[in-house]
Amino acid sequence: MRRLGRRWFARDATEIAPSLLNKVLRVGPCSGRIVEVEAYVRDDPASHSFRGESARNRAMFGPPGHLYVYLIYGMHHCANIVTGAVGDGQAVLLRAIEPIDGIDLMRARRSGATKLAAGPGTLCQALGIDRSWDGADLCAAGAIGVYDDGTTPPVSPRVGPRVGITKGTEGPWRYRVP
DNA sequence: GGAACGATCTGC
DNA sequence: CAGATCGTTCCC
Repeated sequence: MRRLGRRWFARDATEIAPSLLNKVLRVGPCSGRIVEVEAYVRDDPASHSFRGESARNRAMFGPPGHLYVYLIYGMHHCANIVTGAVGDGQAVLLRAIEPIDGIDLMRARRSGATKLAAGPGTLCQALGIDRSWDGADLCAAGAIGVYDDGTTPPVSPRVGPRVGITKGTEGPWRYRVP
């Protein structure tokens, strides 16, 4: 399996998002196929990068191929992959994966829930991702990375509006495997 | 210094 | 459908 390199992520989030579908996300012993993502672009009122760089979102403005992890609603973490160029503030939110490896560990982390990684918060819980993973490099040799196992992205992904936000819901931002 | 709210999930 | 729960942001 080929690990996706820095250059692969150095494109606009709108282009990266559908291409990420069916790729394999690996975090330590756990892995899963990416089945739902959401793009956050430049000058995007719904994006954390919209009001400029801050201590929290610094990773978003760094080089592509790194993680941006934040805490939401005081209890859930969400993981994004930074895309584009340094300073863009673009990212793709990882919304759901289909577990492949480390399923027992994921189930334990999810306290026996049946849906292991069907939303952005549960995905992070299953994979053990929290703020300490913020800024992690997906392109360096290490525990975390995105791989191409030869499965192509769906020809006709389901495209939908964003959920959970009030601004910028219109547009082809959210993609998932049919 | 304080108030409001959020890229969510779960259980009732 | 409401509660959980806290970091970040913005406005005094």
